[in-house]
Amino acid sequence: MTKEKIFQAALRLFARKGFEATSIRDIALEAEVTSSTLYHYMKTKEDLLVAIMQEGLQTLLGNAKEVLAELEAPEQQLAAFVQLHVTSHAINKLTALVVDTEFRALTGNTRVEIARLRSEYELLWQRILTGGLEGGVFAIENTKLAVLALLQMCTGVAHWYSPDGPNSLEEISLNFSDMALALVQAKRNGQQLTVSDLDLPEPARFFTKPWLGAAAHEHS
Amino acid sequence: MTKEKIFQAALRLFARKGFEATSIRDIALEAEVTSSTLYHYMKTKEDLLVAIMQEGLQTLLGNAKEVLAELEAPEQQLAAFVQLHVTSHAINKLTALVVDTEFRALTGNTRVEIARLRSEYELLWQRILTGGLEGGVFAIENTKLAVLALLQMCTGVAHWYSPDGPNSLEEISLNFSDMALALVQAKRNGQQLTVSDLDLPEPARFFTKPWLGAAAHEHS
DNA sequence: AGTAACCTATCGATCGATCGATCGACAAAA
DNA sequence: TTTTGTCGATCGATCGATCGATAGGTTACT
Repeated sequence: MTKEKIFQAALRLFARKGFEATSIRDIALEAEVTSSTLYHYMKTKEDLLVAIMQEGLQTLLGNAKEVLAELEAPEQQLAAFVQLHVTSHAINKLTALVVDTEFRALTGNTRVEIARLRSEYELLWQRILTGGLEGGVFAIENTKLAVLALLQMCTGVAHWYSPDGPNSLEEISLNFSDMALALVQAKRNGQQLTVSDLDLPEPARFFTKPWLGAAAHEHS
Repeated sequence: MTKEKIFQAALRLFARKGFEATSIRDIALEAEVTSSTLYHYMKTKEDLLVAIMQEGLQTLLGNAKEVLAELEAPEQQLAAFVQLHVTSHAINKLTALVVDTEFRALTGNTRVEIARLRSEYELLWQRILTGGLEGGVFAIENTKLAVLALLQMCTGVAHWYSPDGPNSLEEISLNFSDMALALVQAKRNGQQLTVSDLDLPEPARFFTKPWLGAAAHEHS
């Protein structure tokens, strides 16, 4: 479908060059239509950006809520959240980059709405850390700062991940889970927990829904 | 001086709206000159960006090397690096944001050169982690991934720090050092190390040189 | 000292190119 | 016959950059 093709083209270009540096004609060329045709499927260029960001954030948020519904222990929730976040940001690298980089290009209501989605997601992490802290499983001085640190470190994966890199996505995902558990000093019986102690369900269980239906095509 | 005014104006606008979204006339207006006058002090708009990024990265790199020259223990080096990075990115928030966000706007040789500076800095972190791993002080599975995680989490400070926020910069800086030490599981005698165990010199000792000479004026 | 030659900083006017967006035309599909 | 999709032509606005002009300061020569 043409509409899908346009969104894919926009996604690729926004991720590579940025929203402002991408012209309508760039997108049209990449999607193999004329710039007039674009306007049959959208109202403004910003609409494309909004659609990409909304889809990405809403899917991530939905998947995150599923994780919380399935797992109860804070250390399990944290490890699963890290795996979900890291894997999502690697598989949907382009969308993740756009979500992460182009917020400032938004204006008006959509800007507020996207910000709300973002902070809703952040709040879920906050709750996990608070839960682990109250349960005596985690040891952190400041949950807000810890959330910011964890989110930032996991989001960063989208900036350097490559399927051709030295580490497989599974390795990266597990490794990041371990680092997160170490960062919050997750302990049981005084022993530092690692992800292998937690017998989590298969990670694939969590993020069946790819962002924008674009997962497979988001190479570079 | 007019030249300084122009660079400050460009810095503010690049950080707020991004390089591509900032026009020559925007900069001229902010600097209170005409757009013609800009070209008496620079060759192209990209030159402004390059100057900002070079200054920022080179200062950070220089300060980092001073830290390494003063401290020997990997756990001290790591804590000091975190403090330097976090504090630099908070104080020079605008420059840090530009460095962090606008790399893709660079073209040609400068792109390569900035990438070299960046990876040189990254290598210093890599060495610290390797040193701590060989000395048995740190326990991490993959130093490359740990470097990426640490750098990303510390760089993120520039995105949310505000001098009016709930936490002072010193609190943030110390807290992040503790989180970093926890992430790499820095231990002495089987006991998890915190920054207060390390009797580091005053943090101010490290980063006397502000980026772009702009520290005090970079409030939003 | 006087003045001619040069340099520095700034400006208004303007260049061609490109920007996001709109229009009416036209063909295929429903 | 209406709807859907696509196009070429084109809109006014803005883009980064250049031009020659001008005013004020500095240097060099007489």
